Amino acid sequence: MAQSYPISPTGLLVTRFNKLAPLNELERGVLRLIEGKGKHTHSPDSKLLTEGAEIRAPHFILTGWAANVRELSQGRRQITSVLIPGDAIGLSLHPRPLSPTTVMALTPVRTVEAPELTLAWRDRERVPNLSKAIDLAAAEQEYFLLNHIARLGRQTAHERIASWIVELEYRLSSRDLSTDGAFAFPLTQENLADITGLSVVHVNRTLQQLRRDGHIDLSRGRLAVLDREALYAAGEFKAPSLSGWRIAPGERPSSEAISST
Amino acid sequence: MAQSYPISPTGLLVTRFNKLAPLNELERGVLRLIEGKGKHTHSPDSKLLTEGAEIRAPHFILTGWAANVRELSQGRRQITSVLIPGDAIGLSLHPRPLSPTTVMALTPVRTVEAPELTLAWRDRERVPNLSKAIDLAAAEQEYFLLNHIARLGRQTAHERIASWIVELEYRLSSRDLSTDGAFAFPLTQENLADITGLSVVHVNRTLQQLRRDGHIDLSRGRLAVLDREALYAAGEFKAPSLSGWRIAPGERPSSEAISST
DNA sequence: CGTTAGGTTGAGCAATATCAAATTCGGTGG
DNA sequence: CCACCGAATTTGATATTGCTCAACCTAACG
Repeated sequence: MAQSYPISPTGLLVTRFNKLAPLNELERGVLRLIEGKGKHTHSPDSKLLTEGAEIRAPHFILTGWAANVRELSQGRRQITSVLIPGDAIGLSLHPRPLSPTTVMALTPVRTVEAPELTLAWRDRERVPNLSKAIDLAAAEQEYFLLNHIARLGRQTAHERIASWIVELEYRLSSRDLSTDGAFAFPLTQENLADITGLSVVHVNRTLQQLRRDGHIDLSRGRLAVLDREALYAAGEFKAPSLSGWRIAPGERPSSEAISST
Repeated sequence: MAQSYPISPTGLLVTRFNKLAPLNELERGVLRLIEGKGKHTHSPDSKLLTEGAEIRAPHFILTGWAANVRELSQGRRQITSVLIPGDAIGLSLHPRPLSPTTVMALTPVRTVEAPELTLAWRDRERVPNLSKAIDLAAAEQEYFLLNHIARLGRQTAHERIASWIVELEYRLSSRDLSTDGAFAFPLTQENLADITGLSVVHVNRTLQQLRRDGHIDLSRGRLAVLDREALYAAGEFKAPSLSGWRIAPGERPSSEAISST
């Protein structure tokens, strides 16, 4: 029953970071090394990291979903971002010992330690494309954080859910975890409520609306984006403009970058 | 009429960063140098930076307030964070050419360029305490961003405004721009609405409530926190736990750090 | 099969938005 | 000093979104 989620043959991390910046063989090696490392498992609702606690080493999620969480009084909680396979936990490029947030597993989660990333960071010259890819990942993350603020502050229930879903699909597909807009979706409606700042009941009704409109199909733990156009429009989602990031002006792909193996 | 805001004699940047990590004389020199640089002025509503545009050099705000803004359809806008004197604009520790957000002046704003910060960054050994201070500033900023998400997602109008005000006062006092909880407050209620995700009318009514309760005094461009305890409780505000950050474990204050001049 | 977590439905309600009309305030020119 | 102007604030009335509570349903699982 402890069935593992599919991992693309190339390796999750290579897949993800290579898309951000084409990696050379050394860099791929580093990532493969990390993926082979000692793995940790976490059960749902367990904390991978506690706000204010010291961060030991950065981790990557290999399988399962987690979330950055803020807890308020009266059982209120807000998920500030959802972490999916390929996302880093406690990766502070600037050495920052204390976690600014609590990280909680939403499903069973498998992680690997990646202390060499801190090193890779110090040693940009050695792994230039990897460093860059990490930069871009961090930039992308910040962009999504700002998206989330706008979502919670100024969008309606319908818009919030629409924009969050397409953002999620966007992120999953960049890791080859979504095919044709459909993917495994392990969250409960209560999770969704904590993400979107809505009540569970209202999430339920809004989802039904989206289904009735033929925009999504959500059942048996799978979510399919049926009308991407409509959802992008409804949620006013704009993909982060990475184009400019990928090829920084006046900079050519470093070392012997490989486009495809 | 173009009256400038008060600047502490020591210099805004020194004041601010020295509190985060005690600076040595060289580091103070760097900051003083920056403050003496060619200044830029921006009128209210003008953009200091546009989302997706290339960032040339990092800037610091010396006087005036600005905001990171996301614009949606139908004139909706969400302020993701308010920038006050001493805050950096476009400071990407990780070299990231494109701005993830639009920055807009809320009042007349004066800024200085600070290209040497990027250098200071590369060269951590030379200005260790300054580097650390910048780390902490970035960490603090991220913390406040997460605060804001929780605020918008799970707090009531009353709580949102309370927690935002105390957070603001906390930030201002770390720059010596607040005395006894009172400070110059140049924002309109419409700005406040775009910050808190509320309508202007509701902001107005909530402010009146806070006044009636004797928690704040807001008039003639000054805001006074009358009952900090009550506001902290109402907004569930917790100061970022910098204690652990300031003295990283196994690390002693570098070089000839100066506690006070 | 009984239990349980998650999902769905309905009814009533509270918080907040919207709209429209004052009113106040900080200038500014006469 | 006064009259005026536009921006900002305030007020009242009404509309709407989304919340709460409470029940019921369903599927998975031991």
